[in-house]
Amino acid sequence: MSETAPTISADETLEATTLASRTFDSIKADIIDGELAQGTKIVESDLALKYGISRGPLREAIHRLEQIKLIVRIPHAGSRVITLDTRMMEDIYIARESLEGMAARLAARLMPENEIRALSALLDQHEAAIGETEGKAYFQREGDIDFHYRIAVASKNQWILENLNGELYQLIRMCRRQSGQIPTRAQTALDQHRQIAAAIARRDEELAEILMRRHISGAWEIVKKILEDQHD
Amino acid sequence: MSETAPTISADETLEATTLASRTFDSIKADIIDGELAQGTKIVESDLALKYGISRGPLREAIHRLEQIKLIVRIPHAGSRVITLDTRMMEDIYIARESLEGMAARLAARLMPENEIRALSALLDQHEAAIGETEGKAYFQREGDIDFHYRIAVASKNQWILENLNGELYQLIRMCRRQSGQIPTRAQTALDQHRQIAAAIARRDEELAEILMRRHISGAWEIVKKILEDQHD
DNA sequence: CAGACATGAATTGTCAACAATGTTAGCTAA
DNA sequence: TTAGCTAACATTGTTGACAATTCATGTCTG
Repeated sequence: MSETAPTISADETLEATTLASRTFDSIKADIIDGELAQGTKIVESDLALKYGISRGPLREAIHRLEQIKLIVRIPHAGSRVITLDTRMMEDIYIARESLEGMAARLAARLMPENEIRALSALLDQHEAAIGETEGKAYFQREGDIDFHYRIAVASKNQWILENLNGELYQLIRMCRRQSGQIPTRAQTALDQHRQIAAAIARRDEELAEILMRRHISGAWEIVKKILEDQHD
Repeated sequence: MSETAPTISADETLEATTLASRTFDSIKADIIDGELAQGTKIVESDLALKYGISRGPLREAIHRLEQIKLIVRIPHAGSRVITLDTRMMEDIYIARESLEGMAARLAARLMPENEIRALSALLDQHEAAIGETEGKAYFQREGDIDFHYRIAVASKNQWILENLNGELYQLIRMCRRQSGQIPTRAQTALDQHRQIAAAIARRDEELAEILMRRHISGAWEIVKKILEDQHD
């Protein structure tokens, strides 16, 4: 088992050295977990009390959340937790498709051989995990994240990496949460991951990009369908 | 002359209602114009004095600049103006290539006929401007921005639009500034713009994306060459 | 009864003082 | 002379009070 990858992180500064930073992480988690429901009005003094800090650092946390687009803010009027409608979710998935497609292309060009082997090993693990009981759904999701994370890293493009692991990653998590998750897709996703990994191993940039884009737009189609069913 | 497009803006809130917001705009401009040189150490109290405000709002402005990646900040240690090396610039251009390629694809799918005609008219203007004296270089740059801006808008993708006009746009401006600008590319760029517009008019998504990506990666190649010559 | 205006309460924006942290220069000792 | 420690300084992080703005309520007028 290759325990190289630190699961996710990159901005989940565990040992956050500043109050604002810690609070930012807390609120972010609360929003993504649905603790703070979408559309909730945010009152600075209330939240400051709740998190046991003063308004200064809390304000900084809110501003950062605004930049990550988890919160919308209107000057002098206050801020609310974002509300994800279908339209917004489509925008996010399309942006991710574009960026992660490019990441796959770059990975095919730049990923070192040993990392490619590690990627392949990771997929073997997933294969095994799927064989076992369905209860491993949680692990599978972690695995999916791991796969995409490694490719983003392999792109060696700082801007793309930061955006995928920062803003877009959080939003995608909210999208998934809202659609209640997809269990049946495990095998399909793994197959697609395999094909992408193969294209990268073959150094076929064009194919790696195309396959990644299909993979993500396919994921969106499913999420979209679930959402449509919910609303009928 | 179609005066529909407000040149740039989108986040250049002219009538910024808050001190922090205005200061944010000011500092941003100062950094891009080179008023605050790259790598400059930023001392909160000094800047607060310089801009005639207290540290509170200034701090907010700095945080926002950090999110836009115009400033790097180390907790408890202070912040500096970003320093763009070739590597970082390449990352930025590649990200832009990816996102704006996707925007062109979406524009080919979604742009209304009348906007397509307006786009064509805009290019006619540029044609005329190029015929005149070279002094119109400034206008040409504005025109280039206009063209790309309209396509980003036509993508109707909020996430892509915000990123292109926010973070990426500022950084690209700094890159261009650093390389001292390219005068000879005017006609080439216009030709490419024409081809892209034609692909969009034909609703050829695939081609629109490919041409836009070539257009941007071509721009990067030139900037890159200039930078390499500078350092030898 | 409807709509506009004024008033006050609630909330955000700004400020200046205080606490905590990082940095640097000078001193001591090996 | 230099490595390591110490203490003073500079700078950032945090706080609570104050000012400005918005929003809601209720009253008054047509």
